[in-house]
Amino acid sequence: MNPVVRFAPSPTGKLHIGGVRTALFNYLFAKRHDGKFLVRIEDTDKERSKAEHTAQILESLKWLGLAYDEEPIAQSSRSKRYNEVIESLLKSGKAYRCFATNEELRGLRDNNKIFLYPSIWRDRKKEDIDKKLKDNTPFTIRLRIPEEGVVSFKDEVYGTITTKISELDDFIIARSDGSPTYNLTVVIDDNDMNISHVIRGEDHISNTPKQILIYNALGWDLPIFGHLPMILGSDGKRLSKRHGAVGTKTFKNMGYLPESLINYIALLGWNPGNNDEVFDIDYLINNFSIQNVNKKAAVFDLTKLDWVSSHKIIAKKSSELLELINDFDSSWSSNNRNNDFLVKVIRLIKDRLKTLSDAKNHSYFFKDPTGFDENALKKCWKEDTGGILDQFLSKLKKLDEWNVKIIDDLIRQCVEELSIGMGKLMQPLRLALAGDLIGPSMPELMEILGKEVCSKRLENILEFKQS
RNA sequence: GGCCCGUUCGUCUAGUGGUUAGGACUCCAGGUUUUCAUCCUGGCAACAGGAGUUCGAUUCUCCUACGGGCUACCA
Repeated sequence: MNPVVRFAPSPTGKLHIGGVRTALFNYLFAKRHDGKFLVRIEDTDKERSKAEHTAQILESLKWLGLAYDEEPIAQSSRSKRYNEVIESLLKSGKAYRCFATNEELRGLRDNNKIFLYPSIWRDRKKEDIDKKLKDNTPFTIRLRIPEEGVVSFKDEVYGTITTKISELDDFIIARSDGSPTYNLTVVIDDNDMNISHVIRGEDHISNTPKQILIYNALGWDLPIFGHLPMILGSDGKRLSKRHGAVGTKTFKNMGYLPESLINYIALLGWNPGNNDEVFDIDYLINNFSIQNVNKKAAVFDLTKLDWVSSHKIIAKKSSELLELINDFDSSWSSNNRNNDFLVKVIRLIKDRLKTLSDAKNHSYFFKDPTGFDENALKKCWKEDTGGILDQFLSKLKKLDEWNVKIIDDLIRQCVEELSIGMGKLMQPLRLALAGDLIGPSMPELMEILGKEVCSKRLENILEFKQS
């Protein structure tokens, strides 16, 4: 049977890295086994759930390329079904009404160190219950769990996990306003959506026994469970706003490609069983195995993301990369729209980019340098530099052909004639043309800039040094 | 307080009852380059601690420590 899995975020915030990983692994599992990948919006917390977050989450999934196979389902649309189930549980005696107040229970916890619900209303006389009902006393509904025994399940990642029922209590499945709680809705929806494999964060391991008890009370078949280890911030704490980049959108805005993020996140808690580290989504689909997921929480490391990112960028065709960069930041080229020119530029700067946003650091292709850094000048501008550049400039002006070879020859010829080292010419030349001492190959840069621009910029720096 | 889960270089990880404990990122050194980046070569760097089982434990068991999770009328 083909598996059905789901990603079930609660729309109480942006899609964060942990969510991306859960979504990704569900997606990969589904694709690997020709199954279905579904999305369910868990918006039963009316206060904290926001439509804008739902929109944002779906948009992020789209950006990442994690396409779901059916329209997402929102839990807010399923109250009727939840009520039915609650009713039936009540009728069969698998659940019961509890009239204990919040304060009462909190008192028990704080004062008497009673952490499990002491079954106050579990076996009350009918008269007591009827009286409360008649008085319209608010009540919650609790699951009547077995008296003893254990709940045990085989987790695809963590192995067999066994919990004594004595560690559990008759937990609440419906609040006093009648709304169902998380553990109930998850079970109902996973059942109704025919979810075969529940793959979710490790923070749900402790919920699983409770959910199994609900499955049992309802007489439903259990899905297979697989829990994924957490992703932590660099301080080893759970990922949060404090760590800066948590929302998927932030990574997009920083200029990371979706495939970079996917590639990097796949490596967190999983590996293909060989030394491959840079791969695409198809490779992931073909090699993914939930058995290869490890149990240890992983720390999110931006440095390695950068490394993956630069690999992905270098692997792109220049024309394709140009489109991506234009989409990312149309102003990077100072509104230069000459496509042939821009592709050449990209080719030169490609392996210097960690992210799409780095492209804007190469504005010298489009604008004359606006100033010269003190330190850079001090470093490369010597007594004789003005003269050298002057000579170079006049030779350059006499050229009637303009290409890498010619320019390269000119440079070589010039240093030879003057009996100087390459750097004596190259460094100030670079400073004049690019405003910096680092950058792409000089002849290639010059070819792209063109003879006029190069002459002008050389004149500029000579003038600047004169004044 | 209770219960559950985890612990291999700084980080991501591989691995085995006997290995020089492997790879990747970062960092450092060297090479290539006019420079930077890329690329190549080399280097630094780890089995949380203690008992037990064993001829032998990083590997198996237990304990401790540390980290995380759950213990909500959050999800």
